[in-house]
Amino acid sequence: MRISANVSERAKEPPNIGVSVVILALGPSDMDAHGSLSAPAGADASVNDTIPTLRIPLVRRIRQPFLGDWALPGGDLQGGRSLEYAAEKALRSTTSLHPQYLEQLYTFGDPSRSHGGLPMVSIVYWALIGETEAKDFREAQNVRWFPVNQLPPLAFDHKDIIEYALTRVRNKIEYSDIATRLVGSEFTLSQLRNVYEAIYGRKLDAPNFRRRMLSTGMVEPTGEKLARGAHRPACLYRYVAHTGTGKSAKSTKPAKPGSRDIPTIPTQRTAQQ
Amino acid sequence: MRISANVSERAKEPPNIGVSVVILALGPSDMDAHGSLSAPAGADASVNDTIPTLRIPLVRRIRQPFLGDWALPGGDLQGGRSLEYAAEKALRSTTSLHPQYLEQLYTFGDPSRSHGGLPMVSIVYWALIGETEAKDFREAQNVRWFPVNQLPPLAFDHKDIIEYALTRVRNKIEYSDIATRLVGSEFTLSQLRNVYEAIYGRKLDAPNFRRRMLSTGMVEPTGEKLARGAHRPACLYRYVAHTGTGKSAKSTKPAKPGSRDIPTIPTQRTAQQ
DNA sequence: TGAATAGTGTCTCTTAGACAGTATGGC
DNA sequence: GCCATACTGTCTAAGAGACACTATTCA
Repeated sequence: MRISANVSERAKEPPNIGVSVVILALGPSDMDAHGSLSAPAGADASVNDTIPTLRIPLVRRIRQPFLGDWALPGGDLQGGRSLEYAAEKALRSTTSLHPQYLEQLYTFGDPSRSHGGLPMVSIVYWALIGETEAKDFREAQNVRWFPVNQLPPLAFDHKDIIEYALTRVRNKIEYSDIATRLVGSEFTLSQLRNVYEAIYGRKLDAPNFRRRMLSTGMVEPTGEKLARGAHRPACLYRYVAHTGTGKSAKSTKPAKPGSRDIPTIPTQRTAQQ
Repeated sequence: MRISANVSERAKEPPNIGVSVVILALGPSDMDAHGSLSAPAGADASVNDTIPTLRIPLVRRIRQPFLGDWALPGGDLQGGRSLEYAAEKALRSTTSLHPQYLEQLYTFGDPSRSHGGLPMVSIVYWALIGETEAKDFREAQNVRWFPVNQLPPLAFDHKDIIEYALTRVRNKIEYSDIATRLVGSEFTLSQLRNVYEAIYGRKLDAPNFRRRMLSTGMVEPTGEKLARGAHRPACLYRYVAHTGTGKSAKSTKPAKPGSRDIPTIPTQRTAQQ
């Protein structure tokens, strides 16, 4: 509980703390801007030359400042709870799906960013949600899913935040196994490539992609095949728990969602703690 | 101002916010663990096969928990002030030197980390201080400078935090120009290599280092030479403001210390801000 | 001349990417 | 047969690292 005598005194108090989430979900490319499928729901989603797109759920502001604009889902930080807990709670306000990955992005605390609202320090997380699970986006009154390349007017500095999150994901997919979180336990290399293409936003050369994936040793064939159309069926693969068997398996071991206070590269605090 | 009726109610309040700094300073390798020079102050610091070492100022805890252990410098976050301001203030509590670089590291907020103290969210920054300037470490009653490979017992999770900061620096030096902040405006490639060696903690191959630096186009000869001993003098170089002239100049443009709320890779909040 | 550092040349290995060509399924 | 996708082979260019060698200064 906080007591504010007047405006000038309020400025000296510590700011409030909020936690927000940039939720990145793999969605079929034929989904319209409101998150519903324009093609029949049962149709195979991976078609021809289309690239699956990344989608983000946003919440419409119902008060000033930025009334009517869209904002990242978020909430206050409760004492006695971890930051991840607050992030997952904010995530549940827009989707019932469990995140395949959750990582802290950055903490924003510049006084100028409140734009007339209460000063606020925002600890921002980003989350990944896989395509196979992303079928029941929760469309509520003031929640909508937008493709990352067709974002609406955004409140505060949230546009910058989203762009920063995309940069982080595109860098991180290079040296970590986050892509593995977005496919099922068994998958074809085309499916895996689609994940990369969605995150990069561009097509990749299939032969080179195959070679790169196999050379890491993080992936092994299951021996089974999957036929999905009028063409040669694809081999199925699964992920290998990287125990150092692979040739160049990197040592990055991202923390599981819900784990403690430990950053994903290697690790991290000060009354002064 | 915060009112705490009792312990069980206190747990539901939002935690306090602190800002801490991991200060990394380039120091001569012949400095003892207390920050004073064991060799004559005027002696040339770059000798033979020694590698300059990174040093960190720490503050001795004068209360429980972890009484007598060493901790990162830090302080509370004032409303109306930026996070960077708080970080620089904490930095000034241990050194009068200006940081050549300041960047947010991570925010730690797990309830378990308080170890009986008040719950605290710590926004941690890391700073770089160059060798030429690191001559007047401020040695106060409870402040000492330690080599990164000879750290004393540390309070809370500060050991993990420091290790994480070192990992970040070692990664970042690969694709950004932070090393340029630690040498003067004109420098020899040996001096620049010493910076890399201090951060990596190992020797580098001089010919290959030279080639790598020159191939980026971020460095150009001044035409002058610097003689410093019984051997061939070295050419002086300066940094080129990277305008895209260089061959493979990366697009990373780190924020200046004191700039706004913008992370160093590219960019980033929610009543929910 | 020798010690010490500055700087050049060259070789190998690895990786990413371009791209031609082959394999196998449904229609 | 045709098409579409899966998969293989091969070439090139760029980059990192090992390391032998030359250059230039002072003592």
